[in-house]
Amino acid sequence: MVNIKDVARAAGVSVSTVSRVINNSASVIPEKRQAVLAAMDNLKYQPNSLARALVNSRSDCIGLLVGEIDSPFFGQLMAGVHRVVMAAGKHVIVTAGYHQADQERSAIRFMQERRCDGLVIHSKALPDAEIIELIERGVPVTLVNRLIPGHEARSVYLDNEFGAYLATRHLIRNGHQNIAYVGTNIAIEDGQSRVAGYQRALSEAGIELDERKMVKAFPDEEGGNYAMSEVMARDLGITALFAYNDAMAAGAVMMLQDAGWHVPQQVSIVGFDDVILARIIKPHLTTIRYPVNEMGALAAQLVLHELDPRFEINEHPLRFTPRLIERQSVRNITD
Amino acid sequence: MVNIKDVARAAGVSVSTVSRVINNSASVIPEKRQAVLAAMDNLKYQPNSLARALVNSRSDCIGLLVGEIDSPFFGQLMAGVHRVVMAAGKHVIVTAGYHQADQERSAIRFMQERRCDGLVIHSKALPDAEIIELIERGVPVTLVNRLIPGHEARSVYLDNEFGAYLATRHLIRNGHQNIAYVGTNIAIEDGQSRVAGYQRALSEAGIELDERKMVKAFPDEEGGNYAMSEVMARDLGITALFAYNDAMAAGAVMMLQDAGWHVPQQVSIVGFDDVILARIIKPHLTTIRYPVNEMGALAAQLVLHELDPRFEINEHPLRFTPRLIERQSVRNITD
DNA sequence: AACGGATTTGAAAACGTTTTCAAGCGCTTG
DNA sequence: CAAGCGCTTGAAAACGTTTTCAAATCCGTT
Repeated sequence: MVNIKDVARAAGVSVSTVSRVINNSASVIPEKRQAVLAAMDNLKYQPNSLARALVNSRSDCIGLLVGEIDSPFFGQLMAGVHRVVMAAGKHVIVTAGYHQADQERSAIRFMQERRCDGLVIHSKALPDAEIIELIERGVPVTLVNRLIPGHEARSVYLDNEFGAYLATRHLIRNGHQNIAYVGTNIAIEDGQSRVAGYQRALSEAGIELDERKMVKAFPDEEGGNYAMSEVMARDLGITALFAYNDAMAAGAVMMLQDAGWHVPQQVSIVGFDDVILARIIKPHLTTIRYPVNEMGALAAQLVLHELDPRFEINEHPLRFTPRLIERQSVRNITD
Repeated sequence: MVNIKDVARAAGVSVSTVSRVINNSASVIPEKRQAVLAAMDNLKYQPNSLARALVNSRSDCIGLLVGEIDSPFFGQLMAGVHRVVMAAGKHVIVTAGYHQADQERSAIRFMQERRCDGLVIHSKALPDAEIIELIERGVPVTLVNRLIPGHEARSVYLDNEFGAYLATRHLIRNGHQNIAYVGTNIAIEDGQSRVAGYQRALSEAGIELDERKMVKAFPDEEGGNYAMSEVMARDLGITALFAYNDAMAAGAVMMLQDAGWHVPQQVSIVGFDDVILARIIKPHLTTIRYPVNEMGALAAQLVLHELDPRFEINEHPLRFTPRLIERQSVRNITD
């Protein structure tokens, strides 16, 4: 590939001069500037950003770790981060951890070896200790959706407990007493928080908990389908369901409809996340809005700001509050 | 950050020796090797891959350009590429062009400046000439879903015309004569090919074309919704619809249902792509399967193979043939 | 005409690696 | 015991940039 020396030679100047016109870091007389510009154009010169990063010790890249690269949820997260990082004139390098500690670890290592200037991390599998070590090593990092004791200022997260509480309370207010929960079988804190919110709403309404009404499965459509069939097979007379996420809710809806049940006439359902799916499935899902795109954007702003305080941060609390989105999947049974 | 010199000093050896144990490129006596390993561990040394790439002139990165970073379609493409590149021990750098020439151009420039070893490109906005220039400059590149005259061996693509033909023929075989088409308003060849397939099936059946039955809009749910309402407003008595993609089909279904029509009892619909949505919407969409994950994987294999012939390529033609997936959105009206 | 300051320039060092080259060492072999 | 070989090692060059530093040039003043 053509390099800065080739350009210098072609333009009849020194490499320093070429560098100066590229970065316009110092004045160069118009005549030579033109010559350099022309040479760059002719030779189709493309600066080697690796070499540049090496000497500047700044790569202008932000690393992003997500769960999967193909999922509507992480799609939104990536889009949010991407948007603000690009606007700052920097670039994003995306990696995926697939919810496994070793893959998350190697993704983080990759981003560090690649000398990303900062990191936005969505990790559920890595132990706190490893993340703390990263922070203490001085790496500018923001966590999405994970609170690390002592490093709260680095976390952008959703109040999952409250979201689950909202969802369950909504069902209760619509007259439901017999409410199942289909949850994730991945051991992550969201899962626990959502169970907690579900239970708090029930307790508050004086409804006793019943372990048999809680089933866990992999958090996708298939898991929702399976978990729902499991719940229905137990024949507990449930009239409503709160699902860990929209995908599971969709699976549950499909299972019920295929078995001849009517949603929401016979079973009401509330999901979580408000991904595109919730607006497409019939009935449209009542769900909890998870503003993950905005959260990604804020996380990116935090990292950029740490890198250079001139990058501004939106005025917003680090803890996002979920909202209930009412659509068609809940019926008021007191009518 | 700690560098190779720090490690060398700590281990009491030269940098060359450290480099040798890192890459085990030459034998080092066990005693020193241990010392080096220990030093790397203590200091938490992370090799600077920028420096490494600079001297090796090989970054072990494959650049990927997609349309959007958050869409089920490109999600699958990314996943396919990611899978094979990771398996080859290399990494993917994802960029998005958002269907605009300038953004695609700057994404490609970014990947080149970052010295990606090879590129997988899904570009619709860039003119042929620019892509040809890239190829002729010797950049190992594979195109997804785009055929460039003279460089057919670099393209992994779907036979769009045939897919549209299949979809339309399926409707015709189910007794439909009055078939609308809602297409994309983005000027890309898929759009044209799918129109062509639609028209070929109609001609073959002796059905005359009617421009009024073809409406274009942005290729998402909203566009589908709008285009469908446009078609229905024209009151042409259509009994079936072929949509450019599943998202538009879903929008059309929603519009129809909201207006009190029944799908497929009154209007049959065929989509394109077979994204997750098609299995979720009610009725489940009859659609054309677009094996984009596999296509991404093959494209990645092609690039890797060009880089190093030891990476093998799956036995598969570069042209993928779409398949009809029958679900619930088409009714046979001859019954 | 000489001086001084500002502007423009190029040489060279630095960034953190890998790799080439030659040298040092300990053996074996004749 | 000298020669030669193989193994292990470190010094130094190279990769393509940016930046520091000092030199050169130019202009306006006195």
